[in-house]
Amino acid sequence: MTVDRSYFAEMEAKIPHGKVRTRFAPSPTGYMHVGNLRTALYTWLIARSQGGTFILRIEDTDQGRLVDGAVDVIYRTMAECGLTHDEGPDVGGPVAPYIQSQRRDTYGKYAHLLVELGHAYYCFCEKTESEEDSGEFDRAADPCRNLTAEEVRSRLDAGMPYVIRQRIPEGTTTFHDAIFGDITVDNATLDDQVLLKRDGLPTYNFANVIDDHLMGITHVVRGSEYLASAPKYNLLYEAFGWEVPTYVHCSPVMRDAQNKMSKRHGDPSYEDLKAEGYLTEAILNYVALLGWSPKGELSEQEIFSLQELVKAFDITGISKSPAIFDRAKLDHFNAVYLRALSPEDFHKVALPYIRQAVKGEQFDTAAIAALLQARCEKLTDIPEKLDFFDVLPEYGIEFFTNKKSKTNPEICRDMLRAAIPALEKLPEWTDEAIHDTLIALAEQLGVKNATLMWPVRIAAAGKLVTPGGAVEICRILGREETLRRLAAGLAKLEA
RNA sequence: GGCCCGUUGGUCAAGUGGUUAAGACACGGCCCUUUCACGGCUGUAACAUGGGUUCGAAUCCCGUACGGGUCACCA
Repeated sequence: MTVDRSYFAEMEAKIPHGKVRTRFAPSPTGYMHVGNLRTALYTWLIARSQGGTFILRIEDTDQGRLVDGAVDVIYRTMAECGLTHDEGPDVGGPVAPYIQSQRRDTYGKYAHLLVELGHAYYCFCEKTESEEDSGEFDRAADPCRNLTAEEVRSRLDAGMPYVIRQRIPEGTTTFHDAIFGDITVDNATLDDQVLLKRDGLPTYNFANVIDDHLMGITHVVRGSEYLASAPKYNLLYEAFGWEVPTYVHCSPVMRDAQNKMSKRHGDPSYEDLKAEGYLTEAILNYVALLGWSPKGELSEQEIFSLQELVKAFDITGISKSPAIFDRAKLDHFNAVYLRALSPEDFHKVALPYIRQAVKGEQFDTAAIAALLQARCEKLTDIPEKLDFFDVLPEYGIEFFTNKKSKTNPEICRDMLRAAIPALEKLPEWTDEAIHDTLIALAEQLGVKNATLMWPVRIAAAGKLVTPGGAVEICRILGREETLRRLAAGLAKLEA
């Protein structure tokens, strides 16, 4: 079982040194969790902010969980978010392959090397079914831990199936995390974890250590659920005589105080948020601030482009405690990004949503978009706001009563009687013309603007709340349709 | 249960021994106004808890409570 040492020398020779190298290593599940997206962002940011290299690695060792097209979802999401990678399955790189299922033999070789080095051992025990649930790992209980070389050889020769376990030494282990600081644990609390499974495939933990080392990863960014296994990682690096990377353990993104965000609970993934009308930039910006905050004079800034994040990002700004995902705040970020769009760009992203409600070709969608831009937080808010364009909704006469505008049905009747002929006479149907005419009419009638505008808007839209005022609504509706609706409103009031 | 980690307003958070304890979201009020928004102003609201250390603790130490993570031949 001795492995030719030149293999390892070759592998070592390929490892790039001298620059920051980080990796995002998702398993292809078919969608991007918000927590994963944040991990990817932070990982990317660490590399980019230090002029380093960002690598994409696919962890597909769990064959049972493979999902068709799942890897494409990862590529697409990363590209959409602007989280470009320098090395990966699709672009190659100096330490290829970047897909774990294509690196199988490597793990086996390193596992056997570790046995030779005395830091791992063959274990021929049956699969442990129900573990004894109490306390510390009883190393003495494993009869294979201290087998003699001859005993091992004879069992191997007999073709007995085996796993390779890490041999945890006595003492304590201290590791450093960039966020949590130094953490020391008693090795007695660490188990002789399996490195190479009976089927010859590596366990997740082992594959990670091997890949991260062989790919020259300098910063290992991952969820804090891996904090507990970090000491075993350290022991592994030390056993091989490798430099330990900087660990960056990030606390989870929560759905509430006690539960992590999860697909199972129906929490949205990145794709779901997109479908709900959120902009990629807004999602990224919000997620960046969920668990990280800028230092110094930037500490009050909240709106960051990806490029600004690259400049501002600093590992020490990552917080230790979990953060609850707050939809209301995401909505706010999205609204800010929506408003920051140029009118043309907003029209473009809003159009599909406008068209969900407004089928009429005669309506000016750019004008509608202009009204909407300051009035929606999510694109999906749009259709509901426009449901009165194609057909006038049914509405009751009580809509004509409004205290602040000083209106009631009788006043509104008088207002419409005056407004209709004035609008009929208009030489051109523009915002300015409609506005000036109505304002002048209000003055002439001796009423406040609102008193005249209220019934016009209600009759034109049939809704209490509309995107835009009477002038804009009428203008977009067109003269003919506006007059038809005002007449209908007047008829209601005269009945 | 053992071990590890965490705890500043409802939420995200600044803060690293001396501050009137920032800011943002949400919420309330006011202004603007042609409804609703936008924008502007403003208000309510926090250092989990008990002991230390110190002239002085949100900041340092210990305990307690609560929450999370982890204890697989899953990742």
